[in-house]
Amino acid sequence: MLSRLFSEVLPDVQRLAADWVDDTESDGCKVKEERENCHLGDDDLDEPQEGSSRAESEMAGDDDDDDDDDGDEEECGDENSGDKPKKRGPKKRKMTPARVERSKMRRMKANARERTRMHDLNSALDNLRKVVPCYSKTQKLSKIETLRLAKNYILALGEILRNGKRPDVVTYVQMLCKGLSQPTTNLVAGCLQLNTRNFLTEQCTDGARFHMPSSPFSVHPYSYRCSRLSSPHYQPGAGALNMRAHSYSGPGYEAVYMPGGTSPDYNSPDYEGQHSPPVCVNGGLPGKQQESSDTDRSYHYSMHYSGLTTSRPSHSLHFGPTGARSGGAQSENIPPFHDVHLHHDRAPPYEDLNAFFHN
DNA sequence: TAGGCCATCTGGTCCT
DNA sequence: AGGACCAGATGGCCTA
Repeated sequence: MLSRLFSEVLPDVQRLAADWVDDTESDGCKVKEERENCHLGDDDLDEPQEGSSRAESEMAGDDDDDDDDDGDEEECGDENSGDKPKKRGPKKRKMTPARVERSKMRRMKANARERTRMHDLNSALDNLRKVVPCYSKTQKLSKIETLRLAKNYILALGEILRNGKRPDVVTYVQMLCKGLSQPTTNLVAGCLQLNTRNFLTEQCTDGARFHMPSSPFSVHPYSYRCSRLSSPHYQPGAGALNMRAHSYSGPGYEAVYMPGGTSPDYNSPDYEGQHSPPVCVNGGLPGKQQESSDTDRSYHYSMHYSGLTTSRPSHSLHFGPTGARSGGAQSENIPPFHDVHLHHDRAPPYEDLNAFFHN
């Protein structure tokens, strides 16, 4: 990307430099030209009195060359013609062709800077996405949702530190999902093995208490739709049934994971958040989402459940109506998270927190 | 087709 | 003067 930026900016810079040379050279000429053109002043002296229309037309940059030359020497014309009071305030400078060109170059440079700035901003946002509780490389949270989730995450962690005790996951997810859109809420809830309906409406009335995984990852036992998460029409989490239905209805679903599994060097300038690929339990992403790399896929299918390595768990595992595995029935019966291993070889920065939940 | 999200351009403002 | 930052406008892409 940098090379692309350079290739974009460099010609502009080169042109600007050339233009600057031209300007400095032509400035000398301008003095001469202006002196030569000052005699036009008699005709032009009255024009500024007509108000700002002249300035506007000047800004439009469609002046003839003779006007440009005259206007460029505004001070010359104004002060030399002297006796008539001119309009006050900042004087609009006429746009000579050189000035127009310079202005264009400035604009192009500013555009390039702005692009770079926005790219940096997006890069930082990507890094943020990697450290908030839910991360998918193939289906990113929108910018606004990322910021909201990050804010909630910080507040939730602060709350945990302040209280010195672990909250139940329902409370935790509630904190995380405050103000988030429904799709993002579903995503976070899915990350935490939580039935969204319970979480949103029943407040865990069945008394179920979920525990944060001791594993750095909380792997969604069912796959999760990964179409446009923020789509207003997307409502996969109207309940576990809905999520389950999605998980079996075709391609385009993926699991998401709690960040973790790495122990990055935060002091390293190279640290870009989690480098761990997303945990996707399917590889069949529609459209360009299918272009996930082989590296990604190697993670997609790598889950260990109590010693059982399951490939495409959404197909090989069966869940009950509440999202719990059939046979195991309720979500409490989901295998202990410490039995869930992912093929990540780095310890998470959150392991202390997770251990905290596990204790 | 509507709506959401995004990248980019652009002009304005503030600061150095 | 120039750079950083910001917000509005615009058009493209994608999904339902």
